[in-house]
Amino acid sequence: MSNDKQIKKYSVSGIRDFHLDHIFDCGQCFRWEKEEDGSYTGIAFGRPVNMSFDVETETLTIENADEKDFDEIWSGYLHLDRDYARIKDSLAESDPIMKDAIEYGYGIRLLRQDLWETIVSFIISQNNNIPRIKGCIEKLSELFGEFVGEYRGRRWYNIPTAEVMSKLTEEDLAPVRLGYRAKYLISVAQSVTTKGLPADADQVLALKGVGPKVASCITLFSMEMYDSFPVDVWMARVMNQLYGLDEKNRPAIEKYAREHFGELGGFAQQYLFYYIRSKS
DNA sequence: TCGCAGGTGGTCG
DNA sequence: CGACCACCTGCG
Repeated sequence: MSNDKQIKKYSVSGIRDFHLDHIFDCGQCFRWEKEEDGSYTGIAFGRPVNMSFDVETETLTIENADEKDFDEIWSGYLHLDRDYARIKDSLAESDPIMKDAIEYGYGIRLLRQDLWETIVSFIISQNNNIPRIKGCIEKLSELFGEFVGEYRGRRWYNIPTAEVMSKLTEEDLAPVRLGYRAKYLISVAQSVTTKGLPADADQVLALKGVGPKVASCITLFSMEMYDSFPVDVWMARVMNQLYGLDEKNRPAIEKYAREHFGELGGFAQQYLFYYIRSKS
């Protein structure tokens, strides 16, 4: 006797320019974990799922999702409606460095993530390391987020809403171990509750605890501003090593990105980031 | 022990 | 303005 309910799944074939490792390990998201079989389990938009990809048949299978979920959530989340072959051709043309980076992370997709979740995640990410960022996000969700169900033997929670977080105190958040970022989150939650979510880049940058780097991540990962080019320590390093730019001069790096990558800057950033992170 | 990790805000000069 | 520098926390 098994009490397992039949878990739904949905598959789509013919997906090119796609690789789960590239997507989930290029620094854009924090709620996905790799399984021993190479698949990834995680949550987005309140849905915990498992994604696997068969390279031979170019088939993506999403467990715990049906066709409706795929059309309404996952296709957009995985940016499957965008032609990445064209993006890559355009970036690689006349840039041999970018050509190498793209060959390395050929399956990257810029996830279209939830705006509030992205704001929270990247405020937590500042001056922090990835394991701890992930831990903070999970703890925050467990303690204050909505329970959305059990899946694969785990209880899953959403990131708490702005309304819930706006009423928390730093003391409430102490168990999450956010450090000095806790007061930023409370401030931002209060701002969002009273004034609504930011609608443009300037409003994002005006949030407490959001500087140029975090703002660029937010506009790139959740506001579809694909010319955003977040410059963190890794990007500064790679732009120095590969393009000979001054590592200390962030504005010069941003200027170079605008001039050379233009409206595709965000994609370029992801290819370069994955390239340098994987090689170091 | 102490520097560091996918930065930012505050304070000087 | 541009250049520091403190800052929560946990790990090596």
